[in-house]
Amino acid sequence: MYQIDLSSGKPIYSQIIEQTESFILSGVLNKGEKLCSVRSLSISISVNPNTVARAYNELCLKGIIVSMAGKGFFVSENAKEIIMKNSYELFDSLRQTVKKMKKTGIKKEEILKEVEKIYLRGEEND
Amino acid sequence: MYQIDLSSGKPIYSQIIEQTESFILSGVLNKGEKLCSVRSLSISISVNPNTVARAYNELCLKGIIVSMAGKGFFVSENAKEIIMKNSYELFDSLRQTVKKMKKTGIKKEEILKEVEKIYLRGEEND
DNA sequence: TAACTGTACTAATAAGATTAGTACAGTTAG
DNA sequence: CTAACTGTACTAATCTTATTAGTACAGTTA
Repeated sequence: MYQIDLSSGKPIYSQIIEQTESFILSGVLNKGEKLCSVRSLSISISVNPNTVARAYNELCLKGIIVSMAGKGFFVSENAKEIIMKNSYELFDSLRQTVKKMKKTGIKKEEILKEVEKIYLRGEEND
Repeated sequence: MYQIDLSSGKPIYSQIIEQTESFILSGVLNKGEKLCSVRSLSISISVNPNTVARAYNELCLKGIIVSMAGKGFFVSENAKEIIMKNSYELFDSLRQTVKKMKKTGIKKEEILKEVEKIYLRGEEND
């Protein structure tokens, strides 16, 4: 199922995230279905459990999967929608910009204020 | 003049950039005026010449200072405008990205969290 | 020519991100 | 209750990248 490419340059945990999302979008994994357990996946791709856990936790934070104590992780109800909304590029672009701003000495508060402002007002043209 | 704080966590070269820009904005350094030479500044703040050179080169690339062969670096004609514009462009890029994220339904809190994360890294005191 | 200017190049070091080792605590199911 | 599972906490090793230093060089000025 999962296919990790060590020589790709991409960190393993993010490969897991990407592939999981792709499985969900393509219907290999459907809402409510259980994911491989942290340990079983870690064994099957020869990696430390924490590496898988890191990937699952990020997916969990986004709301794409949910944790059921003692049973494992399951695809959430609106996983597909969340994945489509959370497009990687946007967050990446955000990070790049914010990093630059930090480097330039812009205070965190200035950025937070700007974000708040945008979310306050209704639709607007760019 | 220049005041480097080794324990600030911020790299020396970017402290030099920030302070130079601040000197220009506040009128301590005016258009056409000569900056400290790479070597003299490197000595006065006890740092390698290349560290100062790196800062000056970045400022040069932005067009904030200009190099005159054999004479040194000088504050450019429109240094102030460039400094202000640069920060304008960063904020603009931020706004564009955040607007898109809002449009795709990403929650404000997710963005704030992401910004916080970036500002957490390597910042004990500030 | 002597005293300056910035720069090239490599190596050392520091900082950060990623992964592993290992042990733990909770839940489930027989 | 126990055995077999689940995820997680914590620290350390590792790998990668960013930053700074050492040093020598080439050009310009006066």
